[in-house]
Amino acid sequence: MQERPETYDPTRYERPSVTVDVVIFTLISQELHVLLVQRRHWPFDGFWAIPGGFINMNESLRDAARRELEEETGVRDVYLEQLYTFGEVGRDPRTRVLSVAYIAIVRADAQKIRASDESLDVRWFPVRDLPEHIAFDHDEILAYAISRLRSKLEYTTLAFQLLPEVFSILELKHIYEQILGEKLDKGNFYRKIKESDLLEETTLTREGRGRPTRLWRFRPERAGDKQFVFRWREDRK
Amino acid sequence: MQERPETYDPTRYERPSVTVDVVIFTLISQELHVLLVQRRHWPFDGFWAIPGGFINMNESLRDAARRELEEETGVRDVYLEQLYTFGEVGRDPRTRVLSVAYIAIVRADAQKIRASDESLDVRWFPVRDLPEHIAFDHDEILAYAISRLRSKLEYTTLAFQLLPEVFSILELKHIYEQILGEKLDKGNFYRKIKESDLLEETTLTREGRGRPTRLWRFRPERAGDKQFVFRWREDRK
DNA sequence: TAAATAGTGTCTCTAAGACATTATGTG
DNA sequence: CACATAATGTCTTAGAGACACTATTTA
Repeated sequence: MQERPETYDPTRYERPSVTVDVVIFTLISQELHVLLVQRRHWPFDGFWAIPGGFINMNESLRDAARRELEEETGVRDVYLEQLYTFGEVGRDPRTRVLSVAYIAIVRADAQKIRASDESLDVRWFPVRDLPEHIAFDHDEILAYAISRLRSKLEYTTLAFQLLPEVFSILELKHIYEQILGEKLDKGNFYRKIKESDLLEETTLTREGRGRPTRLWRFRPERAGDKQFVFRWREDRK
Repeated sequence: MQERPETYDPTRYERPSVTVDVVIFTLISQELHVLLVQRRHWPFDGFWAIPGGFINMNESLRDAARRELEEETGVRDVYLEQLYTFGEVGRDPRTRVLSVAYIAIVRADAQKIRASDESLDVRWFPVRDLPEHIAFDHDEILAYAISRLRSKLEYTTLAFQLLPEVFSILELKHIYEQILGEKLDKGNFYRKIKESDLLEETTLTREGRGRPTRLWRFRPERAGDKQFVFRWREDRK
């Protein structure tokens, strides 16, 4: 690795530990949830924490996030996006630890979650009812992740990650409402989503109590480079 | 530091090195520039690079960014914002190095830049005419920083960082044009900025060849929590 | 036919963009 | 006065939001 060791001494600087932590969201019975693990060891044993762990030297940050998520919770094949790097000095009592935080979003029904032997339990928590005490500065990370998720929703196609292969337009609307935390107008939603040309109609329908619903498929390739797909901000202050 | 050393072994994991790198922007003769330093040592000796360096164990990331910027370039008292953390495995030939990148923005005339003994030179480069070969993956970091700066401009009051205490509305418009890389309509700009209520009129004027200009002062406290102050996107594709 | 849910139509109003016009200084 | 630059006014249009209406199923 070192081609000219005479000029560089890798031990000259003390190094911090680095973890990746993944805030993973899903929708369960129409409500936004995050996945937390209950720690088995010191520090913060017994506390709930964002899943994550130390990086290896031979993997990228994103790979590390993916690996830790799978190891600690069983969750796999997710969309991952870097959120922020937290590096205050006293945030971990063990030693100096930086945390590179990621956001992920999955369909809960497509995942089997399980605890690893590093943790006592793994559980989905509604974001409106998180545990009182959370390990490290993970409450701060969570708050930041939630606010980022909301704003991301407005100019990306993130919400589709939460939907199955085919879905109705009103289901999609429901997801927006849950994450944004506000009601949206049905007519305006239909208009916008149709204009966006992101959906492809299928021949399928689903029967319910009233008129059956047409089902649609998401066509990510049609999003192309056009940003700001959605901007549902009906008179928000 | 370790309260229960029996359960935690800090040497269990190998640790990466961590640097902070700061992409610092300014406007010089109406054009957007970034500050680069020319490296004195291996690796990439002689190449231009984003200023930065290894973090100390007892300082936060933001403090480290501030310190490195001052040490390497003499630039101080800047607005700093975290950009992204770069962590691909082979990005530094010495060893595994993560870079936590920051963006800063300053008025060039308020800064005295100077090289440290770690570097051969320090210089402002126009973003439209950067050096051909840049150290590490710093070209990627630069590209990302520029794109982030542009989008930030639309919903923050970042641009005011580049202005002196008092300034004219057309000067402000000019900054927007330079950073966004497009012409803006004068009338619409006046309308928007007046509506925003971010400026306070002074009694000052400045004489030029034509009608003298009124000068204004930025009132950051009026921005309050309202986001999306600007959205100058006159028919951009 | 009533209830339930899906889906469409349309009016209003704001704000963006284009562009014309007026204002106020200098030589 | 002509010229230069600053500042304001106004017309058009697209799109957001509100909300009323129609459609299609089951009980």
